[in-house]
Amino acid sequence: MMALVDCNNFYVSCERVFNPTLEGRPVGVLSNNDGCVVARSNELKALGVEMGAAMHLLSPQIRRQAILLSSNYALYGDMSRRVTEVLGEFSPHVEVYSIDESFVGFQGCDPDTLEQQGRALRATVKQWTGIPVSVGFAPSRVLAKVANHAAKKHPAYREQGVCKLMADSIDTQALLKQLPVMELWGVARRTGERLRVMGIETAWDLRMANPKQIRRHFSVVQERIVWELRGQPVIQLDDMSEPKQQIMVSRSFGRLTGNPHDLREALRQHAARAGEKLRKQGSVTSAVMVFIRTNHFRNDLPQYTNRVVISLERPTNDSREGYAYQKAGLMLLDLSPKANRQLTLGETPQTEADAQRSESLMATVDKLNRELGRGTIQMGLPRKGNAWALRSERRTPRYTTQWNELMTVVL
DNA sequence: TCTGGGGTCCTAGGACCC
DNA sequence: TCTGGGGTCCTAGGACCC
Repeated sequence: MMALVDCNNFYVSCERVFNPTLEGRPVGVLSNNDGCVVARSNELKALGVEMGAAMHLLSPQIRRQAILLSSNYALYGDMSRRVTEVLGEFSPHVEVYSIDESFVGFQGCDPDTLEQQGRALRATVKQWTGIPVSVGFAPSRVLAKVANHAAKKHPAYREQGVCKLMADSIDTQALLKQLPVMELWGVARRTGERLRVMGIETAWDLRMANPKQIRRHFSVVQERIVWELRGQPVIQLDDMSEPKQQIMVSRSFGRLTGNPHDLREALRQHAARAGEKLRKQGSVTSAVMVFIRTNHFRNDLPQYTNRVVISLERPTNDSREGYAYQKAGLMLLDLSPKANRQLTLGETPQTEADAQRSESLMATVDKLNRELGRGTIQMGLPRKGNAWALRSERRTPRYTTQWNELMTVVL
């Protein structure tokens, strides 16, 4: 058996830990540039605000009632780390799945004791971090997701915040029969629509479907969901300690811009951040993709989007004008471990001394930025009032990672 | 004025091989 | 009328996740 532990309304809960007056009120956390609502308190959900709702399309009434905060990723990342630490007290097997969810192994535990352990886990996380979580136990990941969902929403479980689903219990059957297939982990709109055409509407219908037939019509991914619904764990999670295969850094701009200086500055900033991520996982890259695009929501403006892949021997700069760009980013492709780095044919080998200097310079830059805050050392200084700087007008202090911001709260 | 960012896996189809 | 068969590798794009 395993548990899926999911933090309730995570970003909002983080904000509430440090500002308890937010309890019981409709609170939302916004995406970058204060663009969309990406986390909602139950009270905000009750007002009918959907996940991903565009901020500027919210009714004046909602905006008056709700407290909408810019996202504070330094805070959420740090709180996430603390929650994960507590989970480690309950099991040696913790797989971090996302910033607010982890699978926790309970292999070999007496199933009759699980609910009790779940309640203890919940209470401990709440006491040590202030974050409320829900716990779903099941023999497979897909069922654990269903159990977790029930622990949050279902009248029979939400009081406790814990739900256990055995593969063949009556409870499991009842729950799956109520659950629209599209609410399953791994089934979204496209697949859901095609399943409905085949007469498969609930999670129970999918569980009873013929796995081989599902594979023929869809893919091995969907087939695995059928086995998982039957309680057979067949989905493996990627080992989070494995290095990433691609690294992307991209941001929408604070305002639209066609100024080549803006584009260059933004890309330089993104490249620096991507390099940091790359070095952190000990990889090197041999190809960089750079992309820019206009705002596709603006039907009134000419649209343009393009990307160029640059092989690193011959880096080029490509800048165009005449469009109002909304977003730029870059992706490091074709990553490999630093240790295996191969010389390409015709490449002039770097001398040992040069390699050494470059290595220690980058290590120093990373260290300073890590310890003194991002942006302490930058490659080239951005101009004032640039169009690409993020808008973030309602961010709370970074309570757990910046002393100076904590002081402003105390005073 | 104004609509997020960062990933993964799988499949289909083309290029190429013998 | 009629143009092999079987394989690998790579890439683009779809679908999905939070």
